Amino acid sequence: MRRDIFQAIADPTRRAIITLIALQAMTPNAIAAHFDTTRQAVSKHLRILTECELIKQQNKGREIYYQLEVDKMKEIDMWLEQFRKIWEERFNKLDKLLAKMKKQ
Amino acid sequence: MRRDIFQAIADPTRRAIITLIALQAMTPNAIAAHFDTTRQAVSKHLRILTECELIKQQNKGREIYYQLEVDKMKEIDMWLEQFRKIWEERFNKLDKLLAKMKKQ
DNA sequence: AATTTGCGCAACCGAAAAGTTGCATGTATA
DNA sequence: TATACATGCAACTTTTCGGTTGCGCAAATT
Repeated sequence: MRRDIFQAIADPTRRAIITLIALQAMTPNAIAAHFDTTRQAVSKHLRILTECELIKQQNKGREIYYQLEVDKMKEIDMWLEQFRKIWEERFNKLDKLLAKMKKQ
Repeated sequence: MRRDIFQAIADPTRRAIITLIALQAMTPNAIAAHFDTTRQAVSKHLRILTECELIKQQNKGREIYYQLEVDKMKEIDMWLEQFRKIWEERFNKLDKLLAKMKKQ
């Protein structure tokens, strides 16, 4: 199975899960309560997110708490870096142009 | 068809296309030359990228130049914002802890 | 005018993904 | 110990995706 972060965040439900557990770890049941799908469907999403290490589990008795691995999100940020350079460059050009226009 | 930016960048070929045309606009044929797939396959990717406004076309005779809409990439950046807050917060905590340890 | 070239579009196909149903397992609780 | 609960896992189904093939059209080239 080809699984990378980009494929993981492609699904809207998975993005919602990520946002949901970003602030505090939650159990599958608690997470599933926030969605219209079944617990198993959510469980499957959790497995995919775990596979690409975007989240990790912490067992507590018979409950399993899933929490976000925030650092992994940086990989997306790193990919964006190349484009950030471009749009910042454009902004600077515009900035200079505006300054020039002001001078005249 | 459910098409959003996250779904668009999920495919590795599409990500490669985005990077490829980031610096300069290119025609479908030129883009396809960089990959192992057929022109039509690339054309399909271009259509998807166009649909969610990540790229735009510019006709020049019978050639069509595709160029990146860098600004659209900011939407991904905006989504990441919420997590950036979290990881910066953590960094600050670690930073303070290290400063405290240094003091002692 | 005939041919080549660049391109999009539609139909089809196999593989993968997302969801559902039905279990099995281990842990609390009565 | 028997029962209820939390969860994972596997099989199956439907939908979606990525790719190929084949076509048509308009712009260049001869």
